[in-house]
Amino acid sequence: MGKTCTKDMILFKGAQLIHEKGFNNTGLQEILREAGVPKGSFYFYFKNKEDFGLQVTDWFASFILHMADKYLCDTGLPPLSRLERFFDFYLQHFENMNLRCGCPIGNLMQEMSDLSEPFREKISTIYDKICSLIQTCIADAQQAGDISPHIDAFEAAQYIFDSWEGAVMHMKLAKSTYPLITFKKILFATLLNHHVQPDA
Amino acid sequence: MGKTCTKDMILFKGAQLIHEKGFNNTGLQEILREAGVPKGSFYFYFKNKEDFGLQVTDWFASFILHMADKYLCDTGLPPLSRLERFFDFYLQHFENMNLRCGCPIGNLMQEMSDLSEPFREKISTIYDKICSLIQTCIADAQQAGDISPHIDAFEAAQYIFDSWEGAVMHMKLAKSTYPLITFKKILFATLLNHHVQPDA
DNA sequence: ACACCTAATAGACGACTGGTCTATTATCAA
DNA sequence: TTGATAATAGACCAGTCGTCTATTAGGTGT
Repeated sequence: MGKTCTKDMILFKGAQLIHEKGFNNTGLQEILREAGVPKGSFYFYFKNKEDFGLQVTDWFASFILHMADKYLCDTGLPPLSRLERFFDFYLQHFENMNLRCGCPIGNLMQEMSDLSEPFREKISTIYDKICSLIQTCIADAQQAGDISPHIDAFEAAQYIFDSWEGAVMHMKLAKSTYPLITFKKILFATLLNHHVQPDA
Repeated sequence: MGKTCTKDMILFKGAQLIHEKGFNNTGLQEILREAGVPKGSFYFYFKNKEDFGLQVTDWFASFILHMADKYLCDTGLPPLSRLERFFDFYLQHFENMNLRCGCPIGNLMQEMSDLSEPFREKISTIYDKICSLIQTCIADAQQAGDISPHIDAFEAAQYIFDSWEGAVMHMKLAKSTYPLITFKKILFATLLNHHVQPDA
């Protein structure tokens, strides 16, 4: 099958199942059965299940960071539009998945933060990278005079992404895009509204 | 040991372990060993593991709703102060737990929404109850003229609680109260600031 | 073409945990 | 003592991760 192909197949099917059922709730046996790869091969490519999970996490991160870069760094648009497009892309993405599964990074963060320090560190790094891209958007919007210069771009970015992840979680629960729509509506009417001057 | 006592012991230890490690990642064996109850007894008190999990969820809900009621419905304080005290109580509560585990309802919502419809429905009901208490606070604050009357109290309550849950999740990841502090700071400076007039 | 070495696969196996169920014992009231 | 039910004990098997040995495939050097 070829080295890269087999390993990628395990990672791909693993990512799919872990996204659907969670890391601890997904067995190696099931992943390998779905991937059509014998068990013996797994430990040729991965040290153990945690090592595998960390690589799946990287797999998720590369997708998300690719999309974040595509939308948030699209210099052809004004900064706040970039942010809106980013959220709209994920809104569409979640609808395509029938509002199931949610954000893989959010899921793993909730599940693994207290169970595995390597997981926590890796996810934390990914989280910071996304926040940092959002932060740049905020700062750019301030430069352009679209929003108040009194906002702390670093804090705002964290607040925005945390709130988004919370809304995504609620979306899974309510099986509705309503929480995402409401998030967007209120965020852009308050913190990201140029009339607002938050007193630090 | 007495019927109620044994059952409550299983629920108590089960809640503790599920809060720490998640529902699927916690075995009955471990719960029963910790509770000092033999394995055979479990199926006398519970139909199966899901039935047990749903009762543990009720156990969590009763705690949270009790606290929500205590703080959010404390008519001795102005509505926005009630909300702030509610968040401050949980901030302290999380610090007492060394920033581990987070919100049990948030955890279960993330883990179980797609895995079990009975779980999803129960958690959804609990979530709605909490939002409804927050909604009353918002409406009261509007009545008192503390915040803009243009805000939709129902939407705002969901936005606020979703964002809070997102911040709690980030707290677990970052092992810091920083996300909670930032959440409070920005929320009360924007949406819950009496100067703000969000355009619907 | 042949030997050789490593890359990769195959799958049995161990020790253990998972949830579930039936059979049995303890408890207590009539 | 009898009967009913509260409670326990432990068997059961499918599943868990991880290890290990045996085998095959692919490519290199001569």
